[in-house]
Amino acid sequence: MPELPEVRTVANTLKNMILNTKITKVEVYHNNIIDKTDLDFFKSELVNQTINDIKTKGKMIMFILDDYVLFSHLRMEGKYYVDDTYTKDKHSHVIFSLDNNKFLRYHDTRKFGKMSLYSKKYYLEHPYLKNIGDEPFQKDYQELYLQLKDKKTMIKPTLLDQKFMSGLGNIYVDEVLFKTRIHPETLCNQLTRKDYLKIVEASIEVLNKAISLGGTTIRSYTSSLGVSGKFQNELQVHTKVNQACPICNNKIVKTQVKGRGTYICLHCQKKR
DNA sequence: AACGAAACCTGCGCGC
DNA sequence: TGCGCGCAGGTTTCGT
Repeated sequence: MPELPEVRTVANTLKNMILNTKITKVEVYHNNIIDKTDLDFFKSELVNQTINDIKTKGKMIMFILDDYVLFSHLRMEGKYYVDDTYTKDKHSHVIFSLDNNKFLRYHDTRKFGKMSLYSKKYYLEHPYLKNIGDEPFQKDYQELYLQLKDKKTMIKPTLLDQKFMSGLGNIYVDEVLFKTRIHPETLCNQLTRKDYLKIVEASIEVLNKAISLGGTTIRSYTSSLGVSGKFQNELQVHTKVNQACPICNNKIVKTQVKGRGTYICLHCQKKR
């Protein structure tokens, strides 16, 4: 499911519902969601911890507790629900009982999501966080240029690699590359300093707009907590195969770039 | 260093 | 109706 706008939406919704509540019990129904080495530690240490804040970086959610930080990555299908009664179905894998008599439930059809509990004091050192680059809002385009100017990888997969810049996923990267008129298979070392400026600026614009609309809801995916995004109405190319390009009216093409479905206007986004 | 492919999982829509 | 296939908003790992 989620890229940066959806993750922010989930975190903000959860903040409104469970901030300052204390965890009274934890049930784990599918161990692989939790970092293997963490399981016993995870179950025992979470009890009596209060959720003081919920932060995000890129696609990572961080529940800031008293002594720990609970990292949660939703990967493709992870969702949170807040229930009034203890509810479990076949895809509910972790349930936190809270002291306001509500239940925070992690639901994940494909079981790709991950959680990890880490000491609050050193949480910035957690590998989950250390390998995430700045979000576009903080990213210095000159730094991005210096990081990528000699790379011979294609720009789309490189932007999907969260270690350079975080938050873009398969939907928004297509939108950003369309907006900047860059073909997704362009090699990083063919792009100019100005291209990287445009990429950062377009990322900020696209993500901000999506955040303001509560993210994107397409296909079977419905955001957690009944939140349904509205950015799908703003998409220019992603999902628009065979439809007219909003700029030049040529047909938008769907192809594969390093294994990911990719939507391009071949007229607006020329190979170099 | 960088690529593809596979892995982790389940469900959906499609063509036959 | 049933089956097989391809596909899915992510990331890691493994082999070449």
